[in-house]
Amino acid sequence: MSSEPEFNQPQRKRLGADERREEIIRVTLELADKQGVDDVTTQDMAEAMGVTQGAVFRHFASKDAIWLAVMQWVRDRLMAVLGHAAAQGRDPLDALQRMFFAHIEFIAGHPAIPRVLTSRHLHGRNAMLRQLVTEIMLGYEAKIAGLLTDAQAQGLARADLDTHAAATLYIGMVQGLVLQSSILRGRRAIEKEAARTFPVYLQAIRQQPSQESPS
Amino acid sequence: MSSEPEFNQPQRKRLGADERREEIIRVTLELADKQGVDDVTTQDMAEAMGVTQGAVFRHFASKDAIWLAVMQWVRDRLMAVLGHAAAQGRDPLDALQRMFFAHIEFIAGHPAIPRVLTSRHLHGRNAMLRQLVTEIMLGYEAKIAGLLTDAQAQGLARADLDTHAAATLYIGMVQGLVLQSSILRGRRAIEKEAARTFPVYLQAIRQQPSQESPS
DNA sequence: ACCAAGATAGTGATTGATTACTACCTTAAT
DNA sequence: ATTAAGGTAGTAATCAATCACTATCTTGGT
Repeated sequence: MSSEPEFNQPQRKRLGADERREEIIRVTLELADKQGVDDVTTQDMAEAMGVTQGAVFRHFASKDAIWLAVMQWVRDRLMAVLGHAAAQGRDPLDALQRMFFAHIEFIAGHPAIPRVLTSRHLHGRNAMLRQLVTEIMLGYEAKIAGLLTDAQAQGLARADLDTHAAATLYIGMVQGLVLQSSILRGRRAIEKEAARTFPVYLQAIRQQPSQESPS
Repeated sequence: MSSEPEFNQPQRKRLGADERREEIIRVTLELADKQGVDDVTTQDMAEAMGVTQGAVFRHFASKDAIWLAVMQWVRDRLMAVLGHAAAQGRDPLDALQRMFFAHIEFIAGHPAIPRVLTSRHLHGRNAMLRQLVTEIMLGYEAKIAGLLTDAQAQGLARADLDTHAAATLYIGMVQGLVLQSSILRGRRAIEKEAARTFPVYLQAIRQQPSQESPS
């Protein structure tokens, strides 16, 4: 998409502090996808924005502060996307499906996110980062398990389903798809793989149409 | 487990070249688990073995060569473990289950492996590393898909199962469990989570006992 | 059996490159 | 004119890699 640093706003420099902060977060995620989370230097960020490295530190006190801001941005955006998708569901399983594809689409647009969240280099050092990641993970799993429990109550999911384990499998499904698209770069389109994989997952969840067919 | 470098062989230094190479691979994986793949320095390796940093480069031409050796070690060991587990299976689904738990156990003993294989910092630069990882992934997926196809032929798995998608879900399941045990360090035992999650996966695979009961 | 000669493994110091971060100066926009 | 955003030019630390040298082991000729 771009071999040269940035030509989006050729002349325009001197952004407001808020806009510059947002752009730093944006290019950080972009670079993290291109070259790996731990190889993003403040110099890289500056070049990608067309400013000098020193300018970065006018807006963030430290590099860790940048990563913290990135994670907070991810948390806020992800939760908003998932919440919006789930709200449109007609029933718990429909909501689950919408969340899944919304999540895949979101990550397809920001492929570095899983790596940022799982980078030991980040949450291995800074306690605040670690807590933020844990919060996101547990919150997400609870949301899935909750939907599954609702589905059980409505007779849509197996009564004997281990909802916690099923939530683990759900998150693994997302993670596995991300992994594939990351390692087999471009060779497979994550959205198509996702569309094939979700029905398999549903088989594990859904109440089977048994002898008695209702309605 | 150890606050001081190493006391296994207190006086013994001067290992043979082969032994030293193996030890470098060993401590590299250990350190990658402790501090993250990209934060393992050659100095760290040397300290963990009780030698000086320069000694490391007598046995490997570069740091990339060390990671290549680590990945080859992982490939060889993993394939051996999986092959052995699968060979004991009485039928394809039994083999699948044995492979799953063997994989989980292997990774529980070497928690850094998934991170090594998925580190962009590694396979983003070196073409040989990237190819090795791709080879491992595709080979693994083909193995799973093959077992599932066999299971279909024997009437153990759904006839309409998308075996490729099911293999993706399988790998995701492993990945998700690793992710959880990595982020929620110690808070959950990966083996117990695995034992709960696999049955859910099986539900998606297994031929359902329909109206007609065979035998 | 001996031991000199070569081979091998490890040391310690250093290199150049890269890193996050800082102090001070300049300029554009209101 | 003020001031916030960006530029310039550093610093100290860390990194992989190199190199001259030393310690230890192995071996072949006598």
